[in-house]
Amino acid sequence: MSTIKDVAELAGVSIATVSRVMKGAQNVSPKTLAAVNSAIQQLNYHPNALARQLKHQHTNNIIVIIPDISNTFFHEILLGIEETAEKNNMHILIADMHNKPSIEEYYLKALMQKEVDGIISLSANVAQQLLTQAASNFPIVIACQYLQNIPVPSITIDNIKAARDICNHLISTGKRNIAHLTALPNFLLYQDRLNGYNASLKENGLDFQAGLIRYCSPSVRSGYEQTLSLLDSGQKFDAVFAAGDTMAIGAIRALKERGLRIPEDCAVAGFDDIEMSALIEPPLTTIRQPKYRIGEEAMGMLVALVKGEHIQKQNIVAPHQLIIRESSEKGGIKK
Amino acid sequence: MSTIKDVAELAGVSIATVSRVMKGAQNVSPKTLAAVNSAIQQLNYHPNALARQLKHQHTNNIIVIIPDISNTFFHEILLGIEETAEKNNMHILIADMHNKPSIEEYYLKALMQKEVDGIISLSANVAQQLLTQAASNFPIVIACQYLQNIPVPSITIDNIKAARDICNHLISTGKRNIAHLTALPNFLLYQDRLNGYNASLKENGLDFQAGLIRYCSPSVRSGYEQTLSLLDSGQKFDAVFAAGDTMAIGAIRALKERGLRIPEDCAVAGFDDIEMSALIEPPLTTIRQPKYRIGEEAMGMLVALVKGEHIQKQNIVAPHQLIIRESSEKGGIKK
DNA sequence: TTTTATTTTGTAAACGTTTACATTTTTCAT
DNA sequence: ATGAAAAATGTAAACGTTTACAAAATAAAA
Repeated sequence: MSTIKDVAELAGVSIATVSRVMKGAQNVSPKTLAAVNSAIQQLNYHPNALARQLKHQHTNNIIVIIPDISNTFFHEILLGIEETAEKNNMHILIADMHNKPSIEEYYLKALMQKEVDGIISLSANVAQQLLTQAASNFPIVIACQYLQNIPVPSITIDNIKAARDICNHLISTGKRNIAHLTALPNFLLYQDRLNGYNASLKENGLDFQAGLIRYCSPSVRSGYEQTLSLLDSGQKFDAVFAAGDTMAIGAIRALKERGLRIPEDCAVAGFDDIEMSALIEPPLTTIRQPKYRIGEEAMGMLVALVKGEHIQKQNIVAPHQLIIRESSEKGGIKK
Repeated sequence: MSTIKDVAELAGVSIATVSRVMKGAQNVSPKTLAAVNSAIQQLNYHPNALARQLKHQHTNNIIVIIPDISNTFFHEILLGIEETAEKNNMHILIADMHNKPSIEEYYLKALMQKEVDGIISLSANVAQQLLTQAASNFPIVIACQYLQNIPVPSITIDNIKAARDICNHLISTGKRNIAHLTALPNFLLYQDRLNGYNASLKENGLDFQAGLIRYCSPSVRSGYEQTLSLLDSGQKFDAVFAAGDTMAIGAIRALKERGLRIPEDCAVAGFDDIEMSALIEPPLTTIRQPKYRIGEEAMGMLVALVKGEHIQKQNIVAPHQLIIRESSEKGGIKK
């Protein structure tokens, strides 16, 4: 590997001059410029980014931590993040944590060690203390998730309201016994959705039935398995509200396999509006989150943080939308 | 931000001593150790990774470039890569190129600037010259893709053979007019699959019909649109072989929408065996690539390269498997 | 107690850049 | 030609670590 020193030597100039031509050369005479450029060519010189970053004290890289890369819900958020990053001359790197908290910790540490300029976490599953500490000194923003009583900038939808909306819809179609597939109880977001579900039941004078709540990991497979187990349990239910589209897709599969008609025998509703939800049979009723915009705003906040600006709204809540499709209502609005 | 100097000062020792305790302290007396640790605590000190990496001349980070994060095909490969990386104490960061070559170039440059120790590219769509140059000096391995006549270590399946296998299967079920959905002709991989398709036709005495070839972008939507357009073109076909499962899923959707029975009226076959392929209706006949293993081996080669070892097999070809499901054969083996 | 071996600590150079400042060279008005 | 102003170049410190080597402190042996 050749360094700036080698180039300087070969070109017969000082390293300062080489550095100048590397950065875009304002005050360098044509002939030295030529000499330096030729040396760069000959030596196939590439400046060492680490040294440069060490000097500059920033990297222009940010990390986005996603809980699980195979959940397509995150892809469109990522898009919003990336395009905003690009506009601000930052580059994003994705860290897939496979739902393992230790990985999030690792990257949080990377941030504190200045390996990157900032982090957007789509997860926030990590030890609260570490996160709080990190966030008080370094640029971090959380999207989709949020943390109670912890001053970390975030953007989410109103999960309670959204869950209430979708349950109210199910009930409005005549359903009375709504099963609920939820996930990881340590995530506030799933708790909120459960709370919204409860609120809706109460609002409509229906009883909460503990036997209708099932805990899944947020995947098609797990939704499938839990629905089957629900079916086998003998519990009566005429609708399934899954706290994520992947689980809902699993539920649909299980119900169809058992010969139930959707939505007549059992309606299904999901949450997130992932791409596949409009494509499966029947198309899935769900809550659409403004994914792109969430990404945009999250990155917007992060950029401000990185620049050291003070950010105004600490916790943004973005609007959601109820998308009614045929899994809950024949002839539902297809969108 | 406190530095090692601050810690040394507060603890009343030299920076060398602090450095020693940071790295795991063999020869440091109990009382200085305590003093240093206390100073670290008080100052909330985190060593600067950039400085450390600059000194060590490596980062332990590697980048995996994926063409498109929303293609689930890559997720399992990633898993193989990650677990192998972890075993070797390396960390992977994912760069999603959204099929934009400029992004790949950016990260290639990052490698050449020593920002990371190596790159695994699942794409290789970049200017060949840049890649060749980079690969001759830096650790790079390509997976799933490969480049003609260019000495970059790679691992792929035999795409020609696999495409031939699947077409032969389609023909063996009695199909005679097989449409082919392919993608991005500048990718050798799609060319190979097309070649395999051709080989199979020839082998079976069938004529090549240019009108049955459609170029898509590798997505559900595009597969759907091109199949519709094929249907509208009036061309006769009784099977669709898509060069990727996402496109095949789009094809299934289009065919069903038009009321065609699968596989009786038109069989469908894909390529890759993504998770969704077993779950859709009807389940999709496809080629299974040993995804996890591809990831493992790719990372294995990269580790060797990073360590400066010489690697033996430059271009590995991994075995594939024909998975027959109901989209091509009623009662097809479900796997 | 002295000498020697061992353990702990410190000094300073190095990693590869950038940049303020000083110096030299060039340009141009006089 | 001379001097001043402008432009080009060089010197050296800094960014925050690690580590070979030297020095000092401690422990062990005589």
